[in-house]
Parts: sequence; C-alpha cells; structure tokens
Amino acid sequence: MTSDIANLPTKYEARETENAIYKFWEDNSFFKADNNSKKPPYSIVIPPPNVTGILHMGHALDETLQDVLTRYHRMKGYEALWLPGCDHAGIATQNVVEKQLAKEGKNRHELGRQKFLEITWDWANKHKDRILEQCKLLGASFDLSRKRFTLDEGCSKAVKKVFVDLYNKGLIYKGSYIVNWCPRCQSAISDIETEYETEEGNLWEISYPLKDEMGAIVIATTRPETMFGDVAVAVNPNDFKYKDLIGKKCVIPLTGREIPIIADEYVDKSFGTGALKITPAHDPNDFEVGRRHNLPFIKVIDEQGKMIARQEVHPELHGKDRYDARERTIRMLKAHEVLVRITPHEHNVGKCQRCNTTIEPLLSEQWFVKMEPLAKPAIEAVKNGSIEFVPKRWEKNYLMWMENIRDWCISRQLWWGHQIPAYYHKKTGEMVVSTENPDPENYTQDTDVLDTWFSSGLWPFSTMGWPDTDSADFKKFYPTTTLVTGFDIIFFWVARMITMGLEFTGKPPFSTVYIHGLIRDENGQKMSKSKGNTIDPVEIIEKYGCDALRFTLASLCTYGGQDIKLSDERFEYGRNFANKIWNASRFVLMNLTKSADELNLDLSSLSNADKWILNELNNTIKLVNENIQNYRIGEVASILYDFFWNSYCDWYVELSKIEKNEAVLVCVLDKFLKLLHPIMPHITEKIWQLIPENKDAKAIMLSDFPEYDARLEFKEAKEQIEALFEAVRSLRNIRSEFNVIPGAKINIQIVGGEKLFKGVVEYLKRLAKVENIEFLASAPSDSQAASVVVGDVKIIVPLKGVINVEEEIARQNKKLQKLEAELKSLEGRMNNQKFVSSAPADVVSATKTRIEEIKLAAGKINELISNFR
RNA sequence: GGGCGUUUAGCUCAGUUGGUAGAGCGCCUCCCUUACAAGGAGGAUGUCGGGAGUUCGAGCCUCUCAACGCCCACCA
Repeated sequence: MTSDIANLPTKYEARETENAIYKFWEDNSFFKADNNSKKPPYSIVIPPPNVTGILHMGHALDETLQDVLTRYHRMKGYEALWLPGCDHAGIATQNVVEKQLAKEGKNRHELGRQKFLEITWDWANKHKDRILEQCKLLGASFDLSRKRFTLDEGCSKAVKKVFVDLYNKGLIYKGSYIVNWCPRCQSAISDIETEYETEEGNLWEISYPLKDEMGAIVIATTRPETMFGDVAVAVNPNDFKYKDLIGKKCVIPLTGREIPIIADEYVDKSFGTGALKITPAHDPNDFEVGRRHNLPFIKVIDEQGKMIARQEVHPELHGKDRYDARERTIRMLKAHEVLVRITPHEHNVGKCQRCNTTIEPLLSEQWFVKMEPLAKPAIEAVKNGSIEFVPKRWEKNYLMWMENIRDWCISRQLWWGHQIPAYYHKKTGEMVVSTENPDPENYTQDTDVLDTWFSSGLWPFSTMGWPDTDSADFKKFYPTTTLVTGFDIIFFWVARMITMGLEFTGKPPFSTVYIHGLIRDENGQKMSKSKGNTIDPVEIIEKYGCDALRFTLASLCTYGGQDIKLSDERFEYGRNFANKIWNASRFVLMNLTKSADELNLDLSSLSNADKWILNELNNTIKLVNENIQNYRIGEVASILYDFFWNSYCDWYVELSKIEKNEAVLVCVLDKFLKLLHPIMPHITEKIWQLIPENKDAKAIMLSDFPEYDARLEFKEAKEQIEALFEAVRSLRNIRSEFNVIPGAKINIQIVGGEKLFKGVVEYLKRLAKVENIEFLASAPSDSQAASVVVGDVKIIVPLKGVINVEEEIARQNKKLQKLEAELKSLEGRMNNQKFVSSAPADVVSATKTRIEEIKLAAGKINELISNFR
C-alpha cells in the first residue's frame, strides 16, 4: 500500500483521476435518491439548460453550486436529490432547425407541421443529452435516472392540466391586444422577452390641416409610416394652446382621411409639440388611449413588417417594408410641405431577445394569463418568509416586479412546443378548452404553442410526478429545498415557478432561492460567442481539472452575489491547491508506519502540537458548517484553503517531521477531505480511499460530514504552539535580515522563557536551524546580538561579527515605535471616560490586556536596546 | 423617471452584528531544506472614491457629491 503511494506522481493528474472517480460513483449508482428513505429530504431541481445549449461558464458555476449543496446535505444525512433535465427552448430550437432546413433550401411551411416536428424531435433527441453529459465533466452528482425534458409526456400532461384549470378558473383568456411581435420569429413574444436598446432616430413634426378651417395641428412622431393607421390626434386637456381645437377634426396628410382631435391626460404638454397622433394598432400606449375613447383600430403593418395594402394606406406604400415605407412617407410629406421640422431624437426601441430583430407592436389575437390574482399569494410567500432570497436584496427586485405585474402573453406562433389545448369546431368555430380533443372528427386544435417558460414554470412539481400527487417522488421531494440560479431569470422563471407552485400545489416550490452573480470576462463584459470572449469550461477542465475549476469558481462566490470576472489564469488557483493537497497527502500516507487499526485517535496522549491542529481543525469544522448553511460558499473555500495550506501543511506536517502522531496526522487529513469534498469531490474521493482506515468504507461522498466536537478545544496548547510559531518566524526573520547563510546553524539564548519553550526545544531547533539553546534567568549585557521578544520572553541571537550594532538598534527601534504608536492610541482610548463607561466590557478588558502586553514587550525591547549601550 | 449594485495594496477581489485592514496574483531578497518550484522562508505596499454627520470609536451606520455598471418603466 505505502509503496503504491510513494510511486504516485508528484504532479497531480487531475483528468485521469476525475474520470475514474466519476465512473466509480456512477457505476455504484451513488447519485440515485431513494423516495422510500427515512432520511429527511433535500432536493434541488436543475434550472433546465436549453436543449440547444452547450455548456458555458454560467452553467459551470450554477451546477457547481448545486452540486456543493447536494453533496453537503447528502453527507449531512439527508436523502439528497438533484434532479437533472433539459428545456425544449421553443424559439431557440425552432430557429436552429429552421436554419438547418434553410441550408437545404427548405422551409417548415413546405414540410408541414407534422414533418417539421418529426425533424425537430430527431434533432432534440440527438442533442438532449449533450449538455447533461457535459455536466458530468463538472462532477455533477445529479440523479440521471430521473432525467426530465419539458416536452416529455409527464411535463406535457402537467402543462395541459394547468392550462385547462387556469382557463376554467378564468385566469387564462384569449383576446385581441397589442403584443410584441417579432417579424423574424413570426411570433408574439412576452414583455420580458423584449429588450430595449437606445437608438439614434428623429422626431418628425408633421402638420395635420384642420378640417373646414384655416390652420393645422402639428404632431410629433418617431414613426411617420404609422400615420396611415392614425385614428385621432390627442392633446392634453389642460393645454391652453390646443384648448379650442378639442372636438374638432383634422385631416391626415397624403390620404386626406378625417380624424378627431381628442383630449387625454396621457399626453405630455411639454414633449414635442404637445400633440400626439394616436395609432392604436401599432403602439401600446395609443392602444390604451384608443380603448378609452372607443376609437377604431386600423392595422397598417402586417406580421412581416410590411405595409398592408388597404385603402387607408397610400397606394405607393402597399407591400413595402416598414423602413422603406418610412423613407417614402417622409419624401412625400416633404413634397407636400407638411413636414415642419426634423429633430434628432434618441429613443428606445424594443428588440427580440432571441434574434435582436426590432419588434413591431401589433394588434393580434393571443392567449394571456391574468397575473394579478396569481401574483398575490406569490408576493405574500416572499413577504412572510416562506420563500427566502439569498442575498436578500433580490426580494425587493422580485416584489417590485410582482406588484406591478402585467398579464402574460403565453401564445407563440411556433410549432415546437406545447400546442395549446383549445379545440375549435370546424363548422361553428365553437371553442372547447380541454386536455383532450373532444372529437377529432369535427374539432381542430389551436395552432399556437405555449411560451417555453410556461412549462418551465411547472418544473419543480411536473418533474416530481405531478399531477399525480400520490407519486412517491412528489410526496418525498416536493417542495424542493433550494433553487440555485442567476438573477437574470428571476422574472422569467423563478417568479413563474412560485406563482404556479402555489396555485397548483398550495405550497411554495422551494424555501430558498440562492441567487449567484453572472460570469463575465476579465473586462467585466458579458461572455458571448459573438464577442469571442468566452472561456470554455470544458477546455478549462482539460487544462486544469474539474476540481480546480470548481474550487476557483466557488472561491469567487461572494456573500453579496457579485458578478464574477474570469480569466484563464484564475484557475491556476484551484489547480495549485489540488496539487498541494495531492502532495501533502502523498507525503503523509507514504510515510505511515502504523496499520489501520493502530491509527485510532487517542485523546489522552496528545502533544501540544497535536492539540493545536485538532483545535484548528475543530474550529474549521464549525466555520465550514456555519458558512455553507448560510450560502457563503466563497468563505468556505477560503477557510479550507487557509486551514490546509497554512495550518496543516506549513506547520503541522512540518512539525510531524520532527515528532509525529500518525493518528492525528491521518485523522486531520481525513476530516479535511470530508470538509472539502462538496467543492472538490474527485481528489478528495481519490485520496480518502487511499487512507488505510477507509479501505472497507464505500466512498467519501457517502460518509458523514464532520461536526464540531467540544472535546477538541485546547486553548492552552494553542497559546503555547503559537508562541513557538512566533519565535520561529522571528528567528527566521533575523536570519534573513542579517543574511545568515541558509544552511548555517545559530545559537540562541532564551531569557525567562523556560516554561513556554522548554517543551518545544526540538521544534525550535529544527524549524529555525538552531544549534544550542541556553535558558537564562536574565539577559547578558553588551552582547553583540540580534533579539526578539515573544510575549514576555526575550530570545537573543548572538551574532558576533555579523551584527551591526547600529542596524540592530534601528531595527529594534522600529518595532518599538510601532508598539508605542499602538499603545498611545489604546491609552488614549482608556483615558476617555466615555469609552470606559459605554464600550462593552469585553472590549475594555481586551484593550487593557493589550496595553499590558505592549508595555511588557516594549519594556523588554528597551532592555535589549540598553544592553547595547 | 424609479430601483439596485460597485468604488479597499500595482492587478482581481474578500472583509456577518461598528473595536483602527486581509487573500490570490504580481513585486523584492534568499532557498532544489528527506511531499509539493503548480513549492519553501523572509519582505515591501493601502489618508478603505470625495465631503459632512452619528458615535468613546466608522471600510462597515446616516446624509450628500462624483464615477462606472445593471435592472425596471417606455414621453410620441
């Protein structure tokens, strides 16, 4: 055994280990959750990645955090389920398949719905597993036996039931409204799928002549081509400029159609000319005005973004694209001398989130979910704490959106998705909303499909067997525990899951929403393929290892959930740590002399060094548990890094080279590996299995997570060992500053420190390269020596011929000055009556203690200095 | 227009109830010391964005100003 370990490479081969370890877990079905278990449940559902997607850094972060939580709770004794799956991604997938068809010179309309769906299903089936396979490279301990797809049978059943129930409750309705229409996707999209971009445009002022009298009213618009759909000109009722015109009529230039001049509070007197043309079929605000005033809706732009050939539209524009039509309209207006003024104007233009095409607000028949009644309990659940956001600030964001919620347009004019379960009688047109077609002979199904987010909104329960509420998974694992995601989909996804979960299961779908930051490039830019600034997690894994990737990402997760700026080199941090763990473990394990059953920890025979490291370990255990439970994953990473590197390797392993307690050495390593396992699962599994005591155990991932143990608090030993470290550091500093040859030994005199240092003489000798130690009661005078004060102990290093007296005095003075500055400030504090009376007692006493310490040390330094004189 | 975030060492960032600052990288000096050069030892570096206030005491709380970033709203 030990010889095997000695033969292990000094450079940790991450990929080799990781592949083997992952296979080991998978082959043993360790990720499979048991819905029959007596253990308390802990469950997470994955934010289903798009079926079109390939793994990016955002996923890597998201999945890492979910895996950390899952593994932690599994070790803590929970029945842990992390449920994986994919989203059918309506528009994204259809776009991909259509592009592919276009290459072959085909389009979906030629193929027909049936054939197109077959092709798309083939494509989806081929790609569905790709991203989850990639997640395996991340070490994901999700339960693939429960893998789901938003378009699978179970999810589809849930979707139909939810739709029909909401319809029957009057919470889904169909109607003609202004929607965001994407002329490229050929579909309506929801408000939150519309992103606004600032564009340089113009404000065109156009003169609309009054009817039957002299004069005109000048309106301002950014979209002159929509003038053919105007049904009124509106002014503010309190605008004295236009007071006399209200109720009169004016004439649309170029076509001569007469429209009324109306008054509406919506109009801003100070903007443009204060007169606004009303085009209810092509502007959401005008739509509202139109409804208020019972105006007709005249649609002049079609679903392709082209001008409709109808009598209201000037014949020259029939069939012209909206932008071409704008140019032509302007030319005609100029020719007719009704274009009064053109002012450059910056304004926001809505773009399709998927394809960045400028959306066209369009009057169209769509399905909507009435959100307000659904939002109410969803607001309440967050306000009363049944659902908690981490960090807390996102609650405000969520609440503000929910409190101003607008109805959700859920129909999409696509083919890929859940077809809306509404059926129309072929002859009468009568509509039936039902999970099944009432009579396929005579009824045809609505051709629209549902917004992708409609099905992902059901994800936490549709994946658990719902609507079968007796299903074992639903009973055991719903509601889920934690939801982990980025803030960018709080509205799209989190809010919808909460509303739907509460409405259909009566329970919040999860109790905590853990929101992490977004991954950005080193300049803080969003990573995107088009910018070419992406870092591919698969490449990073190949280069640095999966555990290195995970550890680096985890360490960058701050409590505030800040965005994470990444560059390739940052992963060296995790890789170096993995390598350090590897080598320290190798060293410890290959030098074991005892057999497994001799390695039991005996608390009655511990040296101070042993007590010190156990004390540090115990403290680390406490901090790790606390921090992980508070979602402070970055803190956990740095606590473990610090403990292992600085306490265990730099000190305890070094001490063990002088005198070792193999049981402690191994016990601490074993516990540390468990603490780290959730973040770095592979290397910890690998090494843990090399520990002789664990040879019959199954796996670290199934072991118990370490718990704080009051028996391992050793305050005195800690003080003594830390004094040793302080002395060693000081002696090394002296060696370095006085250029003592690295290999040369020094002699030292310790004054008044027998009690503190007698027991650690060997350590002192080895760690500071000391030949002889002489314990003295008082310091010898006028020695040519460098010295240091540790607590109330003086350590003197005679350096005849090496020492420059002036330099040493200067060195000591510098230390003295530092102490005196601190002393002055502390004494100032103590002399302040208000501080003494109002500061907490422990702060006051700590200040007193510190003052005594400083005085003591300063006194010793002064003695040292006077020895030179 | 409303909301949120950021501003701390040369760089990237930590810093949980207020008790006078930390890490990694980089930098300087030295070292292949019986695990690790992806390493070891030692070292330098900060009026914590500006200003005001509360407090015995402020990187942290309040106000204000500035710069940058994000989200929501969408005045044509």
